[in-house]
Amino acid sequence: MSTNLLLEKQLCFRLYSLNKLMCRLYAPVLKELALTYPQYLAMLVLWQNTGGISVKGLGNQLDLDSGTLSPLLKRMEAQGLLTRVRQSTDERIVLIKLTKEGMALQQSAEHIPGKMFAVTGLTPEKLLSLNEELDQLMANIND
Amino acid sequence: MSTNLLLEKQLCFRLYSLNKLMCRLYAPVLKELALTYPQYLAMLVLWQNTGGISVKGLGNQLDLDSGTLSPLLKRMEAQGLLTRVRQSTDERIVLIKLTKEGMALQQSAEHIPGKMFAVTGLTPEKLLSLNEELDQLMANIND
DNA sequence: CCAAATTAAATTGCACGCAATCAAATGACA
DNA sequence: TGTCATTTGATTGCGTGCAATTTAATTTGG
Repeated sequence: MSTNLLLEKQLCFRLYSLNKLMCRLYAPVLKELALTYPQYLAMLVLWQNTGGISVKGLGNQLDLDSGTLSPLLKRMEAQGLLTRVRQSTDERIVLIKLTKEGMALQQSAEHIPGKMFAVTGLTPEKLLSLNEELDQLMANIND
Repeated sequence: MSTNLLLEKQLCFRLYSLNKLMCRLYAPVLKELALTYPQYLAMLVLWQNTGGISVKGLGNQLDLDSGTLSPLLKRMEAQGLLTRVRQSTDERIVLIKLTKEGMALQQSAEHIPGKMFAVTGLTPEKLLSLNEELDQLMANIND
């Protein structure tokens, strides 16, 4: 009789469900930008790295490896959002750089954070404290 | 200059990262049971429904549709964990029922929640309050 | 009673995640 | 300098998620 093996008690299931819920919440908004959810997260990093960033560097920030990023970036390159160029100083490294179109897309995304925040029904303070709690949890696990 | 389009500010990215972190945390433990993470979640539901449950019912609890569940359940059936039988009273419904082996696996899973809780580094009270906050967030969004 | 709407599963197609492996380039060091 | 280890990215294979479509069974409304 294990009262601990109940779905409703699992923190992991809440994170699993909430993540999916977020994806579905973002999907229609991101569709207007022709972006998927992981592609949007990648764009957030790229908009902050106008000088370009390596696949490795991008993976470090997103916590993704090349097995995920290589095909994802190839699709985004095909859409004209970015370029992938081998560095001459170190041929192992592929530098990811946004195109004009990729840069321009940032303006179309400006409204997204505010819109999504509204849907959460949280106060700014509650959002901050929840973010901190989740950061703390992540830090605990990563020890 | 949009200070809101920063990866570090996004609640959605924390949920995305934490969910992946959880999956990777469970993976080695679940490997001993030859289960994937979603399969484990399905087993949690099935262990609580010894009389069987429809694909639809399972999907309601896990928030998954038949597009995901049909192949997942087929793989679990192939592993001998469960059976899939059409109901005679309503031929549209497929009843999922654990086999003896599927039921027996629960004993091998008993230790998992405790082990995972330890890794979170949370107090029991903190876990409860975090669960409640996440439930509240989910409820807010689903209005 | 019968046609139309609804419901339950399955199937198809596509995009992740990630483990495992591979190839190429660079770095370290005897 | 030459060999070995490390680093970077790509590729392969498999298991999800999910939208869209299909099929079969049941329910509903006239």
